[in-house]
Amino acid sequence: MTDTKTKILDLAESLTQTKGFNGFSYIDLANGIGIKTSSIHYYFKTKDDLAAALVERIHENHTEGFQAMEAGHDSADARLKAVIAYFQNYIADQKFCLCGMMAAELQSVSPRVAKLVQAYFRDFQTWLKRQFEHAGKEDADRLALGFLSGLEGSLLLGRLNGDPDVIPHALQDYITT
Amino acid sequence: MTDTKTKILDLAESLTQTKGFNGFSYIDLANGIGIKTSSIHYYFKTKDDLAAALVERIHENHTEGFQAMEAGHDSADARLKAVIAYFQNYIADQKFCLCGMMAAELQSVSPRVAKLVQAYFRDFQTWLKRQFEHAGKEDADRLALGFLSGLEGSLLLGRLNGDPDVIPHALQDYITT
DNA sequence: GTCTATATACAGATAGAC
DNA sequence: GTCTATCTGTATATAGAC
Repeated sequence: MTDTKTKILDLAESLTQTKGFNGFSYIDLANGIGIKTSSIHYYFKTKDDLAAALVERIHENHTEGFQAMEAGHDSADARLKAVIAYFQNYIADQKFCLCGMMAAELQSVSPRVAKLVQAYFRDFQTWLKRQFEHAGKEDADRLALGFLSGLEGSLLLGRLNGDPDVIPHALQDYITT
Repeated sequence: MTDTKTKILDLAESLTQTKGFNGFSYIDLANGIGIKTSSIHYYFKTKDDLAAALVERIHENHTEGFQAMEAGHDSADARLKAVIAYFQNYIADQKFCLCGMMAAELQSVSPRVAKLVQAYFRDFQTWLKRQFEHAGKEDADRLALGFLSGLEGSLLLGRLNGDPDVIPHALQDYITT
């Protein structure tokens, strides 16, 4: 049994990833869950509060996920491939990256949310850098940026064309084949 | 003297690139130009018509721009650098790629507009492929995808952090330094 | 914690005068 | 081609009952 707050976050996350944060309303959330909009305001006073909660939650979830990937895979190569596989699932669900979406709609989110999005990508890039360092690469920082950029862009293009293989294809130079 | 239709498209393009296509309304356009919303409906009966016109116009403009780059630069390397310089200007204006934005908000645009966005990226990638072929690369198709993905992703991240140099940094492997 | 009811504002869109 | 006026629906948000 999932509590209401989690149901709201789950649906809001999905809608943000598919239609954008400005592409849905509290009515969509309420109807989708089977509650009233006023109940959503009980948990998230404003839509900006909801945006902040979404970014913070996925930041935490991915931080845990990255730790699990480090525990589950010995090589940096295997970890990067696990990251790719994870985002390939987004394409099956026709979703874009939550923070990528917020970054795209940047001028329509509050400065507070913009900072949270920056923090998400900063930590993501730092984790990637550590993997490239672990693999003995000299230019780990640049490789991390190249991988992250290529991941976001190929996720955007792969989803547009309904093809999950676009991601590993675009990132081929960063992994062993 | 710019005509009204062009003014509408210019402002709508700018707003789409900064706030997303769902991040502005006909009122924003009307107030920004100094006309009434009903005048906008005269040129674009529905907002979806406006979306389609925006994608078609930038597709045409970029097609011309790519032709001009081929005429103005002999080497593929110089042309790719010109593309990078062009999108670096977006970051100065705090803008994302128009079609990248529509691709992000994919599930909130009509199938018609989605097809136009696909066509834009198809032609962009084809042009890039031709440059890599011109440079004698064997895997031109994959390089084109990698470049395009890295461009979209680094534009997203560079704008988020207000740093235009993120683009050439992320795409370093595709150009001579 | 969830509801009803409501406030206020705005959305996209249209009819018809000028 | 641009306007006034208006329609209908929706947006975010709040007050207060249960």
